[in-house]
Amino acid sequence: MAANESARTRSTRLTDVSPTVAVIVVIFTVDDGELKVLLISRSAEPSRGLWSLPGGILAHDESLDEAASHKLRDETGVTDVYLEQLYTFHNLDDQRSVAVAYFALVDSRQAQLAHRRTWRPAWFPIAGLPRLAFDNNGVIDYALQRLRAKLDYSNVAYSLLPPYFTLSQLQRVHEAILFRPLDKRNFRKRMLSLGIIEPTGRTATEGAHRPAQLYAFRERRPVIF
Amino acid sequence: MAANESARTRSTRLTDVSPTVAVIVVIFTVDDGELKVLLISRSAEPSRGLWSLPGGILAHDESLDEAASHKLRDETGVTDVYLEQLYTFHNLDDQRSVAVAYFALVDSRQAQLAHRRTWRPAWFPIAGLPRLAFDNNGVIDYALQRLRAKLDYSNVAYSLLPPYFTLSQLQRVHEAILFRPLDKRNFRKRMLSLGIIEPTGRTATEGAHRPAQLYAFRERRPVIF
DNA sequence: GCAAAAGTGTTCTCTGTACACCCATGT
DNA sequence: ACATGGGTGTACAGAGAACACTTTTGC
Repeated sequence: MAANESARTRSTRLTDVSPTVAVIVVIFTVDDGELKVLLISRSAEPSRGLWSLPGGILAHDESLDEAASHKLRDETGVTDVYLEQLYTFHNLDDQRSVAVAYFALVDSRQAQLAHRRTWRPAWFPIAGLPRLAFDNNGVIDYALQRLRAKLDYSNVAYSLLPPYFTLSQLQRVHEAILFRPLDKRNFRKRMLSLGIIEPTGRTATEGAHRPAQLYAFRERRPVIF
Repeated sequence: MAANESARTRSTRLTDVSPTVAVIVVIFTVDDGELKVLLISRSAEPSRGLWSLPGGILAHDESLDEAASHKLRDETGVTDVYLEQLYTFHNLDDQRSVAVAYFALVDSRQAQLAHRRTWRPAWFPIAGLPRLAFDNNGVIDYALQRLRAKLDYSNVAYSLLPPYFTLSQLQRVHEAILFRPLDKRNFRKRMLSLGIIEPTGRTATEGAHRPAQLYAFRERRPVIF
């Protein structure tokens, strides 16, 4: 789409250097009943020392989706998770840059956070985030809003859970994302009537109480309903 | 967000020229009971002679929103209309480029299409578009999907109508966007119960039939409900 | 008086929500 | 036996969808 007709309208001088294109990723997980986001401590200026979302310059041999996917793998080791483009921001860092934001959902049990010499990435509970570099707090808010909307009419939660899970686990994931308790009976009724999960016949014993049925998502890829 | 931490992970050689950043705009209107989109005939390669969405390279002194807004004004003369970022595409033109797509809603009665030496932009009914340059057909489909979703839980239609309008006009706009007839009584009940429009007390006589009440949107800016 | 669009209510179905008790297990 | 989380049904309210006739005007 580059030169879509307007080279004429708006002369493109060579001195008009193209802005830098960066890709940043809001990586969510639900761990210990809490919604958390992955942050890294900035080792470079600007905003050295502050926490920020992981991201990087778009390399010349990768697409936007690939760049987001690579960044996600670099930080958490996971692939094949829910990853969706969120929004494209401008001048987040007061430089000449365009930042394409993505959001991803990972099962914290599967994630192996990168080791780094100075700092490693770390999970931060969404409630009570520190002040972040650039406008990253705004980006996270926006991602959360989108996640909550999707939760209601898609199966995105598959990406936050292991292949087999109990309905209580699924409910805790929803509650952590929505920041409010849900009614057990209504929740189960809804999930089952949507037809996105199915009982596996297996059960899991996990304490001094009745074992739970294990369920699985019918599709471990995005489905909208 | 440019250098968000990854300058280390992925070395940024100077030979890694940044991709071009373009902005393209899907401009919708409802005219003559039909949903239409604004297309221009490409005067430049690639795809010279094909119809495509209006767009252009991001200038160094404008933000993404500004670029979209400028492009919209250049083609239609209108400002202060509904304009929302849609999605950022990659390699739409098989060049090294990133295209940030927007969609806009304009009242065709207000739009003054640009005059150009070779071709002028023109409105095309959504149903039965020609094959467009790049993947522009896909971009328009995506924009339409988003527009339909918004129509149901926002007041975006304000941007497709004059300040005073009848409920029948509003209904025709909805029907043109949704491609299906709506029930008059249910439509009116819903619009009024949402509280986004209000009667003005004025009426409009428009033919050999009973005059219609004129309504106005309470807010002529985006409101979600 | 006739053609044309404006305007107006009721019924039914479905979905979301509120709400409380018994069950199976480990200790 | 008791503590713990697993599992289940019903009643009510609100929203969306179907559906037909009267009103006001210009000609």
